[in-house]
Amino acid sequence: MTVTLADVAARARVSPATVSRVLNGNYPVAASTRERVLRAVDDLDYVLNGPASSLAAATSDLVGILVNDIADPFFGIMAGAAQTQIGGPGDGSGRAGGEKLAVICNTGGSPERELTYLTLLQRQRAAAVVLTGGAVENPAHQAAMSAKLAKLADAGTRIVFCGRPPLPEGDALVAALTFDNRGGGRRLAEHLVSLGHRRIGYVAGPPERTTTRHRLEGHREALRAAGLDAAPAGADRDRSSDDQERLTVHGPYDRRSGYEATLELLRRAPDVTAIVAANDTVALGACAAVRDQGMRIPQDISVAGFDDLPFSVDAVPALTTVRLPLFEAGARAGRLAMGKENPPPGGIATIAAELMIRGSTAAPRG
Amino acid sequence: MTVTLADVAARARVSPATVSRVLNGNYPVAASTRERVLRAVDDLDYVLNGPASSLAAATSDLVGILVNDIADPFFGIMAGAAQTQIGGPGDGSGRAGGEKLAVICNTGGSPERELTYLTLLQRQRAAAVVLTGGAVENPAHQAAMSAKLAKLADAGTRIVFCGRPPLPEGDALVAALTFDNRGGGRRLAEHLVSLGHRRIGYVAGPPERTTTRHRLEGHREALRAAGLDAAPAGADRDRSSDDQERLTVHGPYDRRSGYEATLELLRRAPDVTAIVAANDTVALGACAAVRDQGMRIPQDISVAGFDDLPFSVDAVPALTTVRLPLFEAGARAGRLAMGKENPPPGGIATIAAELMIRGSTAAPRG
DNA sequence: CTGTTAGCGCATTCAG
DNA sequence: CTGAATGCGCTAACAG
Repeated sequence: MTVTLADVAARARVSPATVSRVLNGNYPVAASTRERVLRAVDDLDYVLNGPASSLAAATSDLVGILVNDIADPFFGIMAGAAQTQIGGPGDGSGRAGGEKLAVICNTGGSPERELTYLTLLQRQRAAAVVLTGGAVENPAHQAAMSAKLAKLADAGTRIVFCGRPPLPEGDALVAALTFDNRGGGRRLAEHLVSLGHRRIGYVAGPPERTTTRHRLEGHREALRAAGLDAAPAGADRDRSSDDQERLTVHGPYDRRSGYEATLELLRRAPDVTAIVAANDTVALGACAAVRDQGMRIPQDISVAGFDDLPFSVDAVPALTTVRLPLFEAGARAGRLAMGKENPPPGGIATIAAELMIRGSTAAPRG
Repeated sequence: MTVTLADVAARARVSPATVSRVLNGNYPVAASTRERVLRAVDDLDYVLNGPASSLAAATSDLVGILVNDIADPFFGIMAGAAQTQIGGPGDGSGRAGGEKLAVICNTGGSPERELTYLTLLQRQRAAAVVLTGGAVENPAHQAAMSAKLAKLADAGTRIVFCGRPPLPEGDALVAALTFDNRGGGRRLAEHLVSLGHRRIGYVAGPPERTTTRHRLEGHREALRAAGLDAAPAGADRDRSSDDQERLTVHGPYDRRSGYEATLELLRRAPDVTAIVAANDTVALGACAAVRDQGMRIPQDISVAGFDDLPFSVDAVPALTTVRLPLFEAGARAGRLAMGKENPPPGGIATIAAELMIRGSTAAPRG
């Protein structure tokens, strides 16, 4: 029923080994034989048996790209970019030559599913794995991840991080591209401070994510530098950080959370003049909440996001945010995974985050 | 170096066959032996060799989900939803039991890459393939797709369409879930007509896509029903359809295209009072162009989209659009691919599209 | 440059 | 319920 390499060999009047050689192309074969073999392949409509091939070669052409939430363009853009570098251009025949199969795996942000996917990819003897986006900072999970990644690396799988800080004991990986979330958060806060804002609300992401923590740390760093973490005169240091806590609400990275967290924030601290959101999607929800409370952006309250997703420039007013070069980073991660590009010195590269000042932020009233 | 089934068998003091049986769980094994085997698996940190397993069983646990553009939430939402039904919940240990590996493949809308991915999945002896979104209506490509899908189906791969019309000769597939794009387009146009619009511009998607065609057909159907395809008095029928052509600009499904096509439309027909976009992303670009021309939405010109992506409700004014239940459709496609749900009668189900009237459309001026 | 020879690790007969 | 034997389809040494 199903045609095998041996069938092709028979028809081309060569040995199976020769067919294998022309198919894999990494071995000298006479042009005329190659020609004959390829014709036989086409005649018979032969398709390589991947599992058999992987078994014999002890490696597969699968490359996994793990994302936290594929419905979020933040991940979609990075993953799509990575695939462009991995999938190969195709030869237009749909015949599929030495292409890798770049596949996206959606963990939904769940640590268990992240590990499960890694195990599944390990099973398949994946050629490489790209992990994108923030990591969960749970010690047990981090340990499990380190162990799993070490095992993958042992088995020859290339590991690349994209938009994720390297693990503490993570020397198994080829390279880590990390975004300067802290610096971006800092510059965004500095921008608001320089406009004259003194009470700034922060709608943060889930507490255990590195992305959340780094952005928030940058934010607070800037406030501290501006002397804004000081509580009202006479209060002690604890009060001061309590105050910052009161100005921060955590939630998932989605629009709805941005909406609800903003309402909560406005209830807790009606005197805030600006709201910084964990990312652009959350910022959109924040904008909606602000408007539903009858306030105008930016006249009554400024709002800012993070990431600079494509829709952010089209918000009204256009969203002030921090641009992350998601496509470029994803593409680079893809190239690193393929070994097409040399890892950065030390294996770690920090990718700059650029402040984009637009209409949604302005000086506070009065 | 790498631990195999035989190693586990040795440690558990059973035969390899028995280990295989407990791992696959589809065969009676004594509880005590099972216990022993599982412990050995954990002790040795054994991970099944996927290729070997697939080779022997002649089927793999790979499920492919093809999308046109993963950076677009339209696809991200469907693909993510499908994965939730396929990936299995995981057992929390990251050990990975009988889970399928649901993977997303990004074709970038290219017919060649679509075929290449199918070939790659065919190589892997994928258990199922889900094809999402509009298809390219090129006869050669359609024929190639039919042939390829037939071969996949022959090899036991389940084929499911999601948001894509069945192929002409496509009886290889398990099921097709198709969106009522035509009906949605019709109702949207009817809505505008009922508001009093007579000159409606249309920013369409790429010409060869089924989605583009169906939405546009619905749109024109409604106009025709309202007698609006008639050219100005005295003109003949040809002039009439020429006029509709003049009110239509094609382009890719992205924001930038929406922006540029709208400028072009406004140049061609400055008297349009409403613009319908191929989808919400395009609509966002259209809105930006309209504003940059100094016009207000909806006072000076109405704008509408399609899909009702999450950000659409947050546009200002909120976008009138047609809602497609992307998550539900994706999830259902996932279940069909897994054989967890029975196919609809005839294998084809049409999914309703709901008109969402919001602030971006209103009666024309005067 | 090409053919021959062995497995790769597992699922599945078939016996017991 | 369990073990022994066979082969899935291909690649990778080795020889020529």
